[in-house]
Amino acid sequence: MNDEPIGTTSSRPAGTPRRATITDVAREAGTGKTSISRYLNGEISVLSPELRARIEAAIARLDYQPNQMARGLKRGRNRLIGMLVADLTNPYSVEVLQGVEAACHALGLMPLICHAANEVEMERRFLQLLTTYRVEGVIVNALGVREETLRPVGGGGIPAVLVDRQVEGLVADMVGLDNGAAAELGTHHLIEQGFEHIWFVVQPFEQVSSRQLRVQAFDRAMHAHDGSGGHTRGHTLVLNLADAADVERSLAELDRALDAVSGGARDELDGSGNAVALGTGAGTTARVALFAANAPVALCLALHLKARYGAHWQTRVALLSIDDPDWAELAGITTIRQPTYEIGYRAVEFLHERIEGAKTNARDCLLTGELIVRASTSR
Amino acid sequence: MNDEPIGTTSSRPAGTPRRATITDVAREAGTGKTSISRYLNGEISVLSPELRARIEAAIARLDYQPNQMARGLKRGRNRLIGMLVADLTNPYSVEVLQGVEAACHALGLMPLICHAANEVEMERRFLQLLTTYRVEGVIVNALGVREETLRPVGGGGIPAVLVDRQVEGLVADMVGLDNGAAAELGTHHLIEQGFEHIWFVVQPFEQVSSRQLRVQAFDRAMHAHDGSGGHTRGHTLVLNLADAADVERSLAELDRALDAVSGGARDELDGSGNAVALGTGAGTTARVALFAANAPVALCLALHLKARYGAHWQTRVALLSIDDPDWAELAGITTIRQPTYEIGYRAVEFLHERIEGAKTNARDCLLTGELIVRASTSR
DNA sequence: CTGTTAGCGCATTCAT
DNA sequence: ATGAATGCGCTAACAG
Repeated sequence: MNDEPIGTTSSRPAGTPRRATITDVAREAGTGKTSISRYLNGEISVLSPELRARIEAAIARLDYQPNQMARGLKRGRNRLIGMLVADLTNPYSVEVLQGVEAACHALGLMPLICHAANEVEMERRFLQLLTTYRVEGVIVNALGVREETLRPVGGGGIPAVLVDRQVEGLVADMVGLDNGAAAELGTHHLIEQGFEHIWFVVQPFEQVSSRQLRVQAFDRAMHAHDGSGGHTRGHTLVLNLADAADVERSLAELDRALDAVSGGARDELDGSGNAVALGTGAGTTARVALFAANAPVALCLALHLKARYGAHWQTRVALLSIDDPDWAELAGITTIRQPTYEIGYRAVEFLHERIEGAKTNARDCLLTGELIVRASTSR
Repeated sequence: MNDEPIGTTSSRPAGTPRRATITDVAREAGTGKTSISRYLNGEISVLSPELRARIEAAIARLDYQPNQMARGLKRGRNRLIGMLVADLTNPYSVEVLQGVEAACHALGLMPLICHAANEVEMERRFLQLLTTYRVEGVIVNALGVREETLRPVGGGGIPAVLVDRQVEGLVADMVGLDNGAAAELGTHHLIEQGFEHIWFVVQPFEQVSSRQLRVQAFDRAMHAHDGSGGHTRGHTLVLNLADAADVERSLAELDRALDAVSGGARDELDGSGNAVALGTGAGTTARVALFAANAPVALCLALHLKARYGAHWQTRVALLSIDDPDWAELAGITTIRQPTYEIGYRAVEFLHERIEGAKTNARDCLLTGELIVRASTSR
């Protein structure tokens, strides 16, 4: 296996006109490097106004910018943290990122954003790389992998905080959605709306703790409902978005199931053109609902349903999704919005505490989602 | 103004168990640092198999990872490049990013991703920061600002390549969509489809070259059409997405205009439920089309139209957009897809050439968009 | 083949 | 109040 780190270099770049160094500034200002360093670090009260002026002038004249690499090397810390994102294509990630950036800005940290693009190998490389750049900590939205590849972080390694998912065998702070509550919230909503069948659709969840928790909560909620004599039936479908063939198979299975339980066609529309009318056929609630475990799944389902039932697919089946992507409002599907910004923000705060030496036990921060009811599931 | 760079640090982090250095490895292997360095840099053929084995053992035992900061400091280059993104919320950016990442991976570069979040001040800070980290080059998807804030890059500074937009007064390579051809392509499509009115809707374009080019091409195409006796009328609407009040005002204006030209209501639907039926009322083509200059505009328009006309808004007005976000297929709107991945990839290639010392004149790389016709604009 | 030496740019004792 | 010296971790001559 070629483990050559990404950052391996050779000689120096061509043509770039070397930047001014602290030595240049010292010479230009007719003083020693120490004073320049003091000035840079804000110890200005210790400098005579006269010297200070000369330094400022020299810096301006040379357009001097201190070299962070060198500073970091000397001080032993560089204020860099790694932000490892599993999939930037998922709006969830971008939203979390915004919280991360805001918090970093507030705390004087600089996040190195790494995008694993759903590739385990990439994840491994980036972790490696972040380590070699001596980041002070990492925020990891891990792929669903075993602790092994996370070896360098957490525990004995550099501080880490997990986002959205736990990693088996890795003790570290985690912040994410309260998945149990969220799945339950959605399930209850669908039950209350009188759906007769609910399909919980989720990507393979063996590896991903958040997905596991969502399925489990759904099952639990359905069982409780069963126990109390409810008449709504729950089902689970696994959709492996990474495998087109498998997706096709699963969707075909879903189609058959839908055909089996679906009463007559529901193509009639009221003429009002009103959005509220979308999820309903002539005033009656659609009888089957799909509960997508996250936005990518929801999109896949919506696209399939549209292809199968045409533009009016929403009259045949309702759709509810955890995550609230921007197209949800347009499509009129019900969602459970995650407090993404706060998730990112808190993650950085946790990490910062660890970096500063906090020795408390690993903490979990579970934030609650918000149900946003739209036409798809409401009468 | 507080110009304190983000990366300013103070003392060293707490509790972190210092990592092994090259010196440690040398001692552990009972040899000098040079041999370790040689080993790290792949000059293995020069080492006796015996020494080499000892080194490998020592490295493994200490879990040694070379410090990139130090390497960079010594060599004068660190293989870091900056990727400054104006708005990660825009799917376009994420897609370009994927091309950038792939190219970086292929060329042994490490992109530092910086997200300006549409804030000019952020852009300035990040540029500053990237400079202090001595990145070897930057790829800039600039906000629509004057060259001033880009001062440190391009020309005399570090190599830069622009993505999507040109920056006034800044000579640098650029790669992006062939905006003229794209806007023309869309316009001709709409004309051919027999729309009587076309509104080109765009964000404020004075500052952003790509938007400018799109409007101009639209105008040009409409004028040509006028000249040849066509009967389609073109209009332009500016939508300032950054200002909610202004958006509301502009949309109200659009509403009035639509009411004025729109014939009777078009709420009837054929019963087929087929997607193709969406953009058409009883076999006739809708008479007015909106041409969104990019995806954010398209989304804003779609949401507004849905709110105003209800779920069946597409029967009243057609929508075409430059950019092809994932919801476009679901909504059934026609789009012009940009070769985003390639844009990112080429940008890195250009930058790499510059870093390696290419002295050619600034180049423009214009890639062509692909029209994807969907129900919204087709009969 | 291998080790010694001298910095890269900067922050930090420690003198003055 | 200021400067000289030392070394962060590493690479690149330059000797052996």
